[in-house]
Amino acid sequence: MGRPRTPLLDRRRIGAAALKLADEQGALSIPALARSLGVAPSALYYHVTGRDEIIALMREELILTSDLSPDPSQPWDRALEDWARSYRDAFAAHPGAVPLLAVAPLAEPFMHAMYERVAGLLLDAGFAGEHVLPLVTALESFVLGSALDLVAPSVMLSGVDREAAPRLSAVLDQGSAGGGRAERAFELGLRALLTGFRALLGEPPPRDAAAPAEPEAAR
Amino acid sequence: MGRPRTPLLDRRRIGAAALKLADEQGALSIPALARSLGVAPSALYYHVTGRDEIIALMREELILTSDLSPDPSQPWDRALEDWARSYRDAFAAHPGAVPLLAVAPLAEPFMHAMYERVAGLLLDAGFAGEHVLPLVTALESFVLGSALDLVAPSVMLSGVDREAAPRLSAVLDQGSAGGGRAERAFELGLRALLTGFRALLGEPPPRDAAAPAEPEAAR
DNA sequence: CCTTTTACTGAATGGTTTTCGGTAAAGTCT
DNA sequence: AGACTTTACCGAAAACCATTCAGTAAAAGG
Repeated sequence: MGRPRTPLLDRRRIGAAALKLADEQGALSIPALARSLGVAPSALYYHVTGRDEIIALMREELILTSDLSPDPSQPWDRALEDWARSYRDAFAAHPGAVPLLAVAPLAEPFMHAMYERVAGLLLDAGFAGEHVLPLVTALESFVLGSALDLVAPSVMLSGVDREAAPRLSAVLDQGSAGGGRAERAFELGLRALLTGFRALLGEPPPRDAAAPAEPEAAR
Repeated sequence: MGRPRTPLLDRRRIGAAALKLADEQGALSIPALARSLGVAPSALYYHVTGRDEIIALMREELILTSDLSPDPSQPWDRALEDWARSYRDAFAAHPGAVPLLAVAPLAEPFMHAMYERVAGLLLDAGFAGEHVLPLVTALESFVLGSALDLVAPSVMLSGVDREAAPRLSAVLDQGSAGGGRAERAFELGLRALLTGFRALLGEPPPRDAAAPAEPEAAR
C-alpha cells in the first residue's frame, strides 16, 4: 500500500485503456476501466477530473494514433478526400467507442495543428476565406455522421413490408449485396461532397487534375 | 393507491415528456422523467422495457411531430434538399436531446413510409437502384452529423494561437460573424452534396429545373 | 535525515436503472 | 349484482455507477 515504486497511471495510458475498453465492451465504466489498469477506481481521479475528461482523452488517443493531417503534395481535392477517409477510418477502427466519442467535448489545443493545415490547403486552392470554415465543418459533420451510421444504421434493412413499401424493398434488394453498406454510402457521399466543393471553386470537375489550382480569392 | 381512475401514462405521453425533459435538462433520468409525469419510476416499466425504448420513443415523437416526407410536387433535387433541411430542423428544435437521439436504437416500422417515398422520388428521377440506398444513407449521415455539430462543435473557435495557426485564425475571423455558424456549414454542405448527386445522374447542375427528369437507369 | 510531494487505497455518499410483490380500481362474464 | 381477471400504478429493495475524501507509504528534494 501507499505510493507504488513506479507510477501505474498517466493520462496517456488512461486514454488508451479507455478506448480499448469501450471498443471491446461497447461501454465505459470507471470500475471496469480501473480494473483493466490494475488500480482502484479512485486512483483515476488523481489524473483526471472526471468521466468526461476520460472521454476527451479517448478522442485524443484516437487522433494521436491515426496521424491525421492532409497531404500537401496532393492536389487539394485529393488531399481533402484522403483526409476525410482516414478520419472516418480512425472512427471505424473503434466502433464500440463511436457513441462515446461522437458527443465528446474535445480537448482544445492539439487539434489546431491539423485544422491549420486544412485551412491552408483550402486557401491555397483558392477558396474564399468565409467558405473555408463551413466547408471543413460540413465535411467533418459528414465524417462523424457516417461513423455513427456504422454503429447504428439509420435505415432499417429488415422487416420492410414488401406490399406497403415496394420501391424501398427493391432498393434494399439491389443495395445490400456485400457487407460494405456503410462504406459504399460513405464513398458516394464523400465524392458527391467533393464534386460540390469543386463547383464552389468555379472549377469544372476535373477527374484527375495533377497540378494545384491558382489562388484567386484568398485575402 | 392501486389503479388510477384514468390512466396516467401511455407510450406517446412518455416519449413526449422524455423529449421535453431531455431538451430542457440536457439529460434523461428515469426518476426525473417519472417526476415530470407525476408517477413513480417503476410505473414506466409497465409501458416500456427500459431506458433504450424510451429513447426510441423520443425519436419517434420527434419524427411524428415534424411531418417528415419529401414533397413529390417538387423536382427531385429540390424535394430532397427540403427534406434534409426539415430533418435537420427537427433535430435542431431539440438540441438538448440530440446526444441521446444520435446514438439511439430506432423503432423499426414507422420510418418505412418515409423511406418508401424518398426511394420512389429517386428512382423516378432516374437514379440507378444500387445508388439509392447509399445516397439516402449519405444524406442522412450528413444530417445527423450536422445536428451533432450544433450541440458539440468539432472545430474549436476559441483559444487558437495566432502565431502557431495564422491561417486558421484568419479563417475564424472571417467566418464567425453571425451566430449561424452551424447553419452556414449545413447549408453549404447540403448544396454541395446535391450538386454531387446531380452530377451522378448525368445532369449538368440546373439551377432551377422545373420539370422532373426522365428515368434512365431504374430497375 | 527530515519534510514535502506524489500516487495510490478503501470506505462512504448519493445517484442511477431495473425488478418484484403488493394493491385497488376497471373491465368482463354470468 | 357479484365474482374473477386484468390493468395500471406504488414502494421497497438489489445491483450498479461516478465521485469524494481521509488515510498511507514510497519517492523526491533540500
